[in-house]
Amino acid sequence: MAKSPIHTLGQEIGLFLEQAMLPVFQSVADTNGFYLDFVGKDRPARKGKKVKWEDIYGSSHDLDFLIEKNGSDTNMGQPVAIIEAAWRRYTKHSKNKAQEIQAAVLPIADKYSHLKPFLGAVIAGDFTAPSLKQLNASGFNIIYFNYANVVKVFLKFGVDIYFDEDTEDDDGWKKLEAFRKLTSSKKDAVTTELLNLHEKEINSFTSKLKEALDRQIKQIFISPLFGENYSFTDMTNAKKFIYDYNSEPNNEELTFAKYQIVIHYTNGDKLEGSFRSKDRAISFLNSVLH
DNA sequence: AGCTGGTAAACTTAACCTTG
DNA sequence: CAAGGTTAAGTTTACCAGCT
Repeated sequence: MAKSPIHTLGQEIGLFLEQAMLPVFQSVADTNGFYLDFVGKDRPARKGKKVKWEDIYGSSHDLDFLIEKNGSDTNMGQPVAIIEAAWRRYTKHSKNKAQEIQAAVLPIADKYSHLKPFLGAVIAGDFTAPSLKQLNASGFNIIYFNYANVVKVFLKFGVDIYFDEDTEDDDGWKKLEAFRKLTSSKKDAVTTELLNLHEKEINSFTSKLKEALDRQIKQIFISPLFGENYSFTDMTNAKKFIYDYNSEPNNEELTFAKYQIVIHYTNGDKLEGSFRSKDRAISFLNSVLH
């Protein structure tokens, strides 16, 4: 495939939006006493420019924004918020991207489930409702800059970035050139305008982020469970056991099974775990941020 | 310092599937 | 059956690690 100006333009718009969001997340991290890491940042604590984290299956993924507790330029902290940014020009690619984000972020969140990290996605371009819903339903908070608004704001500052599948390369090169010629002060103006246009969305996103960063433990439930384990090889007998089981308290001597622990946070987050030994239960409680 | 191979992200293209 | 959404496969770019 020959070099496509439209392809490049899409990438650069994506990059621009990422940079537009940076100060927003930086100020939330700063005011709440957390450390923000992002792609491109020079940080001695890790190698290179990428924010690379390993997931629960041992695969690694590059992330866009990551907020850490106890992190610094020289020390890696604990991941408490993961935020991805993505641009897609056409709805037909949006489902795909939503799934990519899930596939990268959720397994990392699983690895750090004891921290219950905040999940966010800054989505821009054309996304279908099912794509957004899918992200939402799997725990992501979303900011969505739709294509029309992005085009509108750039146009207001003299650059027409509109393109589609019929845009000729000649035309595309001109658009790319015009986009690249934007002075940094004009870029700042575009950013401000775009953020204003989506002010409500951004405010509700950042306030949820703040709540998550500031959350306190509200209650810790511990249920020690007693009883035997029963095993079955077929469904019929398994169901029969439940029908026939006497759930009334009885005098039968019961052996200890496990601790069931549920932690409720002030922002509605919930953390659960079950542990067979005292040590495991205690180390779980130690690993939880409080 | 430059080469090479590997991994991942961003994006395009095209075929396939659903729906009105 | 046309339009639009979903899925699969392929290209380009960037970065990194190991080697020379």
